[in-house]
Amino acid sequence: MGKKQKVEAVTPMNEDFARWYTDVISKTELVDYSPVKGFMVIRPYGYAIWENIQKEYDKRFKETGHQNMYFPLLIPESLLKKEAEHVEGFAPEVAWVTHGGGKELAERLCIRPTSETIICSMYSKWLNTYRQLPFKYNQWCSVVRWEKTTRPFLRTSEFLWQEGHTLHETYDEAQEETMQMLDIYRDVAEEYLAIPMVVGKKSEKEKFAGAYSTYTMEALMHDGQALQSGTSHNLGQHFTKAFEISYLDRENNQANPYHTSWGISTRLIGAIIMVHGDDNGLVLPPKIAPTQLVIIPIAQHKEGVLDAAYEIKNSLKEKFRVELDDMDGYTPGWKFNQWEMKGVPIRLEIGPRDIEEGQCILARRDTGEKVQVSLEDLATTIEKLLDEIQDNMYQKALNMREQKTSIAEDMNEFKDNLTKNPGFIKAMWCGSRECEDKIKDETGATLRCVPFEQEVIGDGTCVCCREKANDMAYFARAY
RNA sequence: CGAGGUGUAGCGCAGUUUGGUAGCGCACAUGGUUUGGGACCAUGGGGCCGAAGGUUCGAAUCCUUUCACCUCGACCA
Repeated sequence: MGKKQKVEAVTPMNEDFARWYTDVISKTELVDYSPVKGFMVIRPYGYAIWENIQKEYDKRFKETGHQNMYFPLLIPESLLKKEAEHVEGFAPEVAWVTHGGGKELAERLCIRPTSETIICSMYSKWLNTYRQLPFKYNQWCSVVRWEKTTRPFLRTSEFLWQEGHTLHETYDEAQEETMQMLDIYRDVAEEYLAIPMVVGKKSEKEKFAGAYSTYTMEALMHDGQALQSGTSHNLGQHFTKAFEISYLDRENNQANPYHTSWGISTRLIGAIIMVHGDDNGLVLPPKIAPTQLVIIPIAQHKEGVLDAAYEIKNSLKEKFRVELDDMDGYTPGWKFNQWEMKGVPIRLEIGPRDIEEGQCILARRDTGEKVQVSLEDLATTIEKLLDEIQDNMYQKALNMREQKTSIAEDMNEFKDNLTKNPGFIKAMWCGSRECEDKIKDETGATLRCVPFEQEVIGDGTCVCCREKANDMAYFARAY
């Protein structure tokens, strides 16, 4: 018995993408707005998606030797200030606790915008010898960054995420860790979330405050805007020096370890919505959909229908995440729309006619296609179909991205592409901050990353200044 | 933080100009008829009109202050 729900149409994407997005997230009950601006309530359906994402990433972290920990929410101001670039980067968006127990505090405490500082201060206590290295820890928590413009999942003042923090003996080891984690991010995003990612390195301008270098995976949304979906930082020794993390190395000298951090957040849910969704609502990849299959009985008051539906549910529930919608007083059509909006990959219809024929109807959410299938070997059929849907969704998303990715050899072409076919623009870049800024000023597009997979566009000169360029970069307007 | 907009039932709105004690649609509850792509009939419950002050015999409506949310810009996972 589910509870009754609102039935309303979703604003078509082409009409108003922003409104489509808010319609979808509220009508499918993923989130609701809270009394405090920029803070959202993640409702059970949304949280279930997060749990499925979490589960897979957490598994991969553990497989690669990381352990989970938990560090405190509050960080003393003095700690936050220890790494200069870091404070500067985060200061504008930090929330402060100034009172406790009715009294003003001697030192104000910041609500973590990220935990490098508190973690490093603890690491400095714990690390003594190279024998203890590497440190490979992770925490699942929420962080607070006071944002001016907020949108559920995409930019909220508090968000759920995961932050890994590791220490290593050498730069190379830290670099290897940084790349390994980025690779895990990309792998799960592509295989589970069915979202193709562009991976590469951030520019100096866009990198994390206090990082030596930042790597990112970037996805492209339906409206042609890019979404930074996960970052992995090689922090070098910036923090370990500032926090005086040192140990006796193999030569019996005091040394500072090399440091990495990496994170993905509930923003990934925003990516799923905006990459796969359509005018009927959500389309969820089978591997992370809270419900993979919903059974809708037709004419459920008729004898035998509900029994048959329950029998099917029981036979499938071990293998799949199955729901049976046996709510009274709603027509099948209403339920079809409702579950489509929620993005459930497969709908199974079972009615009196099917029961007579020993069959049922399967309808897939990604294509809308309906097929009659025999009740025998139903589990096998469904398993195959779910795989097919997962693959098809990735392929569709990849096609969408490719269709929205163009190249530009000069600024006119750049601007033209951005207007006519908003999306990723691949262009040569000389590496200078001036050109990066100029491109942003003139077009609104930011440098998303310098991808690992390089190619030469046109004559190999910078799209902006026409000097010789060594790098090809992806540009886009971004969330 | 700049510019604009909106706050009246869970949601969407009317009522505000011209003050007279709150209404519509959907949703919700009950009963009945329905059920293969958003069914229908009947009955019913639900609102100190964002908040605080003021004007007035009387305020959703007029005045002042304040808070929140949305959209667009500048800044950001």
